[in-house]
Amino acid sequence: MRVSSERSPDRFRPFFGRQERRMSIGYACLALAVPGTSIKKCLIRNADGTRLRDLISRNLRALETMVDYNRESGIRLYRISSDIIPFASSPVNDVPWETEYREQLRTIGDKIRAAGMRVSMHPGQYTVLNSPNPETFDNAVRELLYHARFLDALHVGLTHKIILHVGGVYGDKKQAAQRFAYRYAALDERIRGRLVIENDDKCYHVEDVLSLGKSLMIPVVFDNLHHAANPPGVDSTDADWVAACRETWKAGDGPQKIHYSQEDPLKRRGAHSATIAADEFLLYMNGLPPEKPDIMLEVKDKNISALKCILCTEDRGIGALEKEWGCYKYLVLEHSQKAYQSIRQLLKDKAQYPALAFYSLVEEALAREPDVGSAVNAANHVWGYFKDIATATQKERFAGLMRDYAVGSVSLARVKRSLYALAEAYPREYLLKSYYFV
DNA sequence: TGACGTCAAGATCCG
DNA sequence: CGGATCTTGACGTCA
Repeated sequence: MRVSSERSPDRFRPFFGRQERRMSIGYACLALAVPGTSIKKCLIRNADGTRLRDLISRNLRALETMVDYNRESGIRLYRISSDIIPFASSPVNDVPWETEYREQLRTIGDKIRAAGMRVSMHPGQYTVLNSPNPETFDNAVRELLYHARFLDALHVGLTHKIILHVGGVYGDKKQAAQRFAYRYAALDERIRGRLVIENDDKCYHVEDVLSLGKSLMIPVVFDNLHHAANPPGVDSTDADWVAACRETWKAGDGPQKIHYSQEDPLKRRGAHSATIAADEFLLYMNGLPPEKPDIMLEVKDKNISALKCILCTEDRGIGALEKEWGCYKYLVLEHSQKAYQSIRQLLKDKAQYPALAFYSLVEEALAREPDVGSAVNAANHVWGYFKDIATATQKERFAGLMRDYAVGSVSLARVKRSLYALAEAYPREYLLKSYYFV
């Protein structure tokens, strides 16, 4: 099979069929351009039983919708948001959610297992197990227990992990690491069965984490961007560190996992990029040992990049690319009419699977600022869905918005919000799923 | 004391 | 009044 023409060097070539195992690529917490998947929360002062129950049932429905979407899209790795049960580890939440939502949790877990999906959870940077502050430590334990209870309530096995950073240094890294060690040893078995540790960008580099992982038998997640920001003194390649981390994953832990992200060139050092650049991703992947780990992407465009990376490493046929094109087309049109035409040409040959070429064209188009002409053209294409069914008021309103946009008195975002509202009012599934509105 | 990171909730402004 | 835009929250560490 061919991915792209001769202009694609070997090192960018995907590795279809070269793996012993089908690796999984996934995204964290929220699915973009998937209606009904937003996770809601509230301020702690408003968190009474009624409000919390409302949020929990909403959020579980959203989670189920995301799991459905993942299954339909063939995304087999997914991180569940810690906000799914708001204030779960705080005394303000006394809702017995495990029993009240037992059936729903069970159903979601069944779907996850049936789809062969692997889920994880990742308490934030404020869950600090090795803190010298007893209250912080206590909070961390309750937070970890909540995560373990949630995954237990889904009835998913111990390959579905909880990812944690080691914590703070407090002026003495050795002592702080020891405190992590004995506190880990005392944790509830429900937590220890799932806990894995990750290198961070400030305190504990991959060598520190590996040393803890080895002595405590905790699997280690390698994060490439944290590693770039906080490398150990030892000079070694990412591939070697990934291989070293792999040794910490025992049979019952499931396949090794890593976190992968790219730096946003326009932002502060260490900031996650808007999207994953496909060629750079393939270059990185091809540098890793042949047996690939599961890869959790940390990137702004979430599921969109996950699908991109999956389709660039797994031949799912031209139909999968055509489906993606359906989501991208108006967004591409907005940025570049030339790229729009090129991609249409590219996808005409149904015998090919030009995944990398497709995404390269998309990335190239999206990297350029849309000019007013292209943006107007794209908006009019979308308006085409409504121009015959809209009311007189809606027609007037849209025409007015377009006039105002053309003279610069209204933002493009405003125009798009208005079009999205129409897609909701006259339900147009196809448009509601479009990346045009992301 | 504020930066760090994250994103929606909540608050306020505007026409 | 509704929509747009600005600010806060919730967490802990460290400079």
